Amino acid sequence: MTLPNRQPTIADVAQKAGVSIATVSRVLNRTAPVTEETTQRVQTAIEELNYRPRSAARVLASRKTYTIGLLLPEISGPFFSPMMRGIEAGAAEAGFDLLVHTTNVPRPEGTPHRPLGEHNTDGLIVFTDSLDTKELTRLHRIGFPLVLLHQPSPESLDIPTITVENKSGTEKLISHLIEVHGKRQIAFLRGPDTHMDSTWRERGYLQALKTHNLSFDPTLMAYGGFNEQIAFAAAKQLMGEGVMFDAIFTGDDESAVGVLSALRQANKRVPEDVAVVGFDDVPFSSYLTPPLTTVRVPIEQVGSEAVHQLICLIRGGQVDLEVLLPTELVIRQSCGCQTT
Amino acid sequence: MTLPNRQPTIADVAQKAGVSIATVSRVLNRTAPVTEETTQRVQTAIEELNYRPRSAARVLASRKTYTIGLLLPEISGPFFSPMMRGIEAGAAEAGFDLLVHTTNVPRPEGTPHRPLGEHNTDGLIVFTDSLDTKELTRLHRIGFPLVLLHQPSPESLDIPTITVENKSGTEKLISHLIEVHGKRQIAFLRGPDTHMDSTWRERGYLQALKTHNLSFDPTLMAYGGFNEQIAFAAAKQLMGEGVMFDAIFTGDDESAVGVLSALRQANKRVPEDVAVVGFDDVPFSSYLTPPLTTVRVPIEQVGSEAVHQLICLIRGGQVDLEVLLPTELVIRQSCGCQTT
DNA sequence: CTGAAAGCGCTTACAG
DNA sequence: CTGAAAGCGCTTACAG
Repeated sequence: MTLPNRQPTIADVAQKAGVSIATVSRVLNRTAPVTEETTQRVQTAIEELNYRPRSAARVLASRKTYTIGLLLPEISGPFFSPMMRGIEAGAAEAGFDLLVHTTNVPRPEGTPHRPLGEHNTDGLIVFTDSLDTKELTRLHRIGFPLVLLHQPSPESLDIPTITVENKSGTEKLISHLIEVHGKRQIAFLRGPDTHMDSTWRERGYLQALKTHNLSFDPTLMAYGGFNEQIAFAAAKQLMGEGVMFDAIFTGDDESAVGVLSALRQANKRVPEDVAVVGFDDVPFSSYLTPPLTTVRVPIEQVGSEAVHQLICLIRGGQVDLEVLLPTELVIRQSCGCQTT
Repeated sequence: MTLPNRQPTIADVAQKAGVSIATVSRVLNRTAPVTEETTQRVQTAIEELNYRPRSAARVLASRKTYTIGLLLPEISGPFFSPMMRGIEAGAAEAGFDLLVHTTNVPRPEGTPHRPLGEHNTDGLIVFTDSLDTKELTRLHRIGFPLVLLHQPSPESLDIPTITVENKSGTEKLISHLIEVHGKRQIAFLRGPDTHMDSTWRERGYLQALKTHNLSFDPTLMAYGGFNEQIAFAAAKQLMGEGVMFDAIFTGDDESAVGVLSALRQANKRVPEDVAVVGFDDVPFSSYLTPPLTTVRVPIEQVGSEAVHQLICLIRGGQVDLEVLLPTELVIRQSCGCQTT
């Protein structure tokens, strides 16, 4: 940016205060003791000149960016806001800036774009499917701080991961259907195969059946893709094929919306004919008709936990390789319970 | 970050390729013609060394950050994701990084935190209430590119603003209630006074009444705060006071959720007894019972438009001082229409 | 088309 | 407690 009147630099401040630039730097960063009086003079000069240290110069000289990067496949879904809030708050609290980058967006050729990495951040939070194994490996090799979200670490890399208790959460959910509502034919809509949340929910589903001595019926399982439209189609197809089910676990809350529509179109009553349960407890779940019974995922906490771990890593500390945040059964009415 | 083996610099690349660092810089930035053969050698060296230019050095030398900043009061609400998506996409497309900063978050004293500004970005997108007039004025004075979102420019500063057609959108909405459904007593829940969206919606409401020769009844207007809880309480109070209304414009969609609950508790049928309409068309609006008639705000487009304007400003161009994005009436069932 | 060199604005040993 | 000076890793006139 070319400004009419050049912005003040540390030299301007030093001159005005009658000290060396080293001293100005010291009062700026509290990095060495400085006389009360000198400090005063410097601070006055800073205010009068409206001086702000250039980040770039600081970063170049100190070799620390005080910036953490967030890499996502895309910004969407009800998950995004709370996760981002947790991350932003955690970063700010520790005095770090936050650089956000979406990977599934087309970049024009030739734009001087440098994705997030060791050249502009001190560490990275990487969401599922937003960075390939090769780059992940390279960064990890050079000792660059990395935290994964809802994604297992690639083989033998030992990158810390934050996830939630998908399996036990699902077990509680399915058990509730079986024990409280006497359901026996519980359909399940899987999510994407690459998605570890989906894998663990499937295991929880199978485990719950087993615990209650119910045999697993493969025809009750279909692909819902954690997606409203796909889940809608899956539910229709299940019914079209004459598969009988008295309950359905839709995989996540977004899919529940699609399933609810499909059921309504087929004139099935929820929960009388079919109980419907989801996972995540996103904001709109309590507004659905009927309000959705689901499992609450502490999304915001996943974000703040990721930041804490990352900053710990940046400061040279050790962290747990896997953090599992607790989930909680949220009973509303779509399972058949009478709550108000 | 202290790395075991130092990261390669431009000098390493130059040496390996047998050229000067100036030449490496040129092939990196396509800033001057370089022989095909030399380019090849340099690129090979870059790949072999896995070289990435340090942003800080680049920024310091070029005096451009290629980063835009987004300043928000807080990350929340159904508005956030789409707006952010628009901004991220727009920034990425133009080769800019995005630095996000939330202002309503407590920062510990003494943390070396430097909010977004001329020292670390090329320009700023400022959302309502996230930067005080003093700083806004200072930045504008030094010629720093700024774009405001849903917020009017402070007196005599002429900072460009992006908003949506709140007034005409509201007029269409209220007119629909009057003309199609014969409503005559239309209550209105105002939003926060500082919020320009609220002000314009109020004007639209008044205008629509006037156009249809309906006199304005002040008892039909209350404060809903663009907030579910407040709107819930406001609707209850209106009914408690015996105010009669056959329709209610809740100010925004979040408030509609609260109003719908209040109406349900009072055993009023929607839309038979009271028609309910909102504004924004956030994702959950179509899932409400009944599905909400509202006005669609192109939230993502607001974000991308803001980026376009800002980048135009950064490049030294001129932009419109006020951009009004079009809104669109979305008819569902809460107004009394029969749609499926 | 290419190179030598100054300069961007800070931090940080090193002295004192 | 304070200063002089080197250095961080690039870009960009200026020459040729």
